[in-house]
Amino acid sequence: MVHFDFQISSGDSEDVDWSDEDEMCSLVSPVAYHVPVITPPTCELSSSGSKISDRFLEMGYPLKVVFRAIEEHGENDEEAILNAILTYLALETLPGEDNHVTSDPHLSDSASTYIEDLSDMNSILESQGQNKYFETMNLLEDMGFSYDEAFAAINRCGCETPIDELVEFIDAANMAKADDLQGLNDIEQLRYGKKQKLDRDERWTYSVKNMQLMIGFGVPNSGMKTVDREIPAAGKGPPYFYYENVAYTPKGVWENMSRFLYEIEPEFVDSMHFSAAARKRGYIHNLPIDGRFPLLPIPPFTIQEALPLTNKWWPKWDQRTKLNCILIRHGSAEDTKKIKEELDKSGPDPPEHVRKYVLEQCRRYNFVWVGKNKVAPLDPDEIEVIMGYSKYHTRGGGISTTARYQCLGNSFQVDTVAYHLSVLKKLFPNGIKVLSLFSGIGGAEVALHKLGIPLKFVVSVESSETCRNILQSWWEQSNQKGKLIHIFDVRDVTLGKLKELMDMTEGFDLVIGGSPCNNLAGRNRYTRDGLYGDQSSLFFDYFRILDLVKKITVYRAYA
DNA sequence: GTGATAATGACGGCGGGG
DNA sequence: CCCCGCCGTCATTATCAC
Repeated sequence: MVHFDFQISSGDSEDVDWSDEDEMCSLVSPVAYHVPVITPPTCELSSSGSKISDRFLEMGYPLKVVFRAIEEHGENDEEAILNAILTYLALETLPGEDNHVTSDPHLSDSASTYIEDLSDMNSILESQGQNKYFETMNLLEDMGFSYDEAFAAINRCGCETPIDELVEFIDAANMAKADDLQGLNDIEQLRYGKKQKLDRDERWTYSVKNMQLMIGFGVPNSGMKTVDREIPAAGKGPPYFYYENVAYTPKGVWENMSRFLYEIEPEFVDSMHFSAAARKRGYIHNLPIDGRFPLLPIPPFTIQEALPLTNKWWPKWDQRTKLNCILIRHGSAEDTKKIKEELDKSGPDPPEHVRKYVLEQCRRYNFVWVGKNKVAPLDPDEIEVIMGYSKYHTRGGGISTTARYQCLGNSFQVDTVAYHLSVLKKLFPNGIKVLSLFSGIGGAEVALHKLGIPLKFVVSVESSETCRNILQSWWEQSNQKGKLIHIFDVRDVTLGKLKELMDMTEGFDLVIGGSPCNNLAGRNRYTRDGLYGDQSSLFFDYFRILDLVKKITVYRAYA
């Protein structure tokens, strides 16, 4: 979204000289218009705007192979990149994984669909003669202004406004912004103020600290002064977006995701600050952070408060007050049996080695005490409440117990997400239109609903029938006034489909979702392949769809 | 009895933090 | 250095639907 790259698409445009970007950028002509690109957005901090990925994508190479090759070899050595791509394709694998790339129709389709989408966008813009807006955008960007500065100026003043006046407007806005930044302390300057002057490592210094504390840009009662941050221009809404995934990934994954999601700094938050269970997650979003408030009532913060019946049987030497992360599987009956046998054998005061064994098992499987020397895994009902859903949210309607554990373990902690989304309440008092990707059991929807934000429109993309049924029945039971639309597959969410949907909804206010963590999660012993793994590479569909929504939003504003 | 689905047992390693 | 914790996957067995 950062760059609307300049490209002439009339008949004789095939021989455009791509090697000289600066020359190209100056070639603003009345017939020119811009083509959106899929490259990771580059902001002021990046050394160069990468368009090389587009070239390889246009040649038809699969999306994840292209990105992987560029990641391995940098953006400058074109020959090395091409060799790498050809090598990966010949081997049919990427380094560090053994899945077949060329036999994976999804990503290939995704890339080619995207390219088709771009051509489609070209013809839309061309046929409807919306060139004036892009001309002006071009001109302002060529003058060195960011996309967002140009967007704001044109939005406010209109695209027929003389350039001089637009420039004046931008300068005035920037002066006001600079004034606002006075008086911040060092850490806040690092986070919000002078960020754009710092290099990448320095920028991520705060995230490292963020990762350690796991309180993100603040949690309730943390005593942190909340000041609104400065989001890189390309990342700003509309629409707002909110992306989630596991905090602890193989190295470099969050940096990579942040690079795609407009260089926005992730916030890492442990849901232990919102509930009785730990849940370390990272969130990349462009929401304001000033004025957040928690859902009420505040849920129980300890195991003992959340599950009071366990108190009677809880031994003093088990000092846990917080549960570990809720996972998709529960501990086995066999393990709880062994624990009981060991404790029965050792009497009322078990020796150190027995305590250690029992505690280790309890921590590993999140067991709680339900009788004399008896531990048990959490029930699905209990998990529902701890995760912030109402009891029985996932129960019944043909859903097996195993499936309940599975989809609950994959879901948002509602109180945590609601805290981040709470700033939307005053922005959308009359309701919100949501594109919900990888919706699962509807954590985002439940959070917004609990915040009292009316759901005017929800387009939910979710591949699991079980999860779609759960969301649908919640929708029907929770007195919704709006409309819920289900889509099964992110691959079906093309430019054409999005245009159709956004004509119906008159745009989306929020694009929200967490893409699959299978290949990132620490629990995975077999296929922790990273962001390019079979499931986790669906991240690129999140980015693709978000980026298309941003482009269509701009287009609609000037259509 | 048979195929489908559900439940269960067995299975290391990486990265962060002290 | 050691410690802890992690939105999991695969193979097998048990149970279910017919």
